[in-house]
Amino acid sequence: MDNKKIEKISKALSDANRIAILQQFKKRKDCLYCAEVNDLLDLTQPSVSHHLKQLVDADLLLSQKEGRNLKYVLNQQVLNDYIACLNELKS
Amino acid sequence: MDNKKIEKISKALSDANRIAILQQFKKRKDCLYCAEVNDLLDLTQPSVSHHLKQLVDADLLLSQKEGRNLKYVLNQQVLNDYIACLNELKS
DNA sequence: TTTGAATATTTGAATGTTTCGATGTTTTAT
DNA sequence: ATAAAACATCGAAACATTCAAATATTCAAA
Repeated sequence: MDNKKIEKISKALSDANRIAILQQFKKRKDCLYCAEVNDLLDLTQPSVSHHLKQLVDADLLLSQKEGRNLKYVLNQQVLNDYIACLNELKS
Repeated sequence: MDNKKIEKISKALSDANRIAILQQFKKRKDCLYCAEVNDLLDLTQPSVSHHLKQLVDADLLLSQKEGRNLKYVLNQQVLNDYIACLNELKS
């Protein structure tokens, strides 16, 4: 994982709303529907859509269409890689 | 570690220059002098100072005066706590 | 105690991010 | 077909970040 990627993931993580989104995955068997995220945050639908996009663009979330719904899944692999890079910083 | 803190640390990490700074600590026995960082990055001195401040404000770096020099030390504890929070996201 | 080296702060311009309202697209149900 | 639901995109306002130039501070040495 190169520094550009680390920067991108860090940027995706640098917002309290997006952290809150990620934390929900633990509570909901690793998958979340877009509508659930809308209920979760006190933001308009376009704003939530924007935050989800940031997380998807950083590959922290994977999205999957299910009819007219959108299902998000946490990308554990990318999270693991990111954590590994941070661990590398330690001597 | 609360979400505001995670946000702040993530923000500190969301810049390629700052990631490059942190990576240098591994190569230089965990401490870096301000002047070394200036040599390292292709930025003016005030910009480097600004980036270092972001890292210190996020508690990722600890600073210590040594005469008129400033020594920065990686704060392993905060890095560990941050990594622990990220690990918590995984189910 | 003045000088100079090392670092910090301020300022302002350019750029990026967050948010919302309005509108568009896709899909399901009637 | 039409309407409604779910989500995305656009446009603009508000706010934050980045960077460099200028200036200030702090400290050691002369």
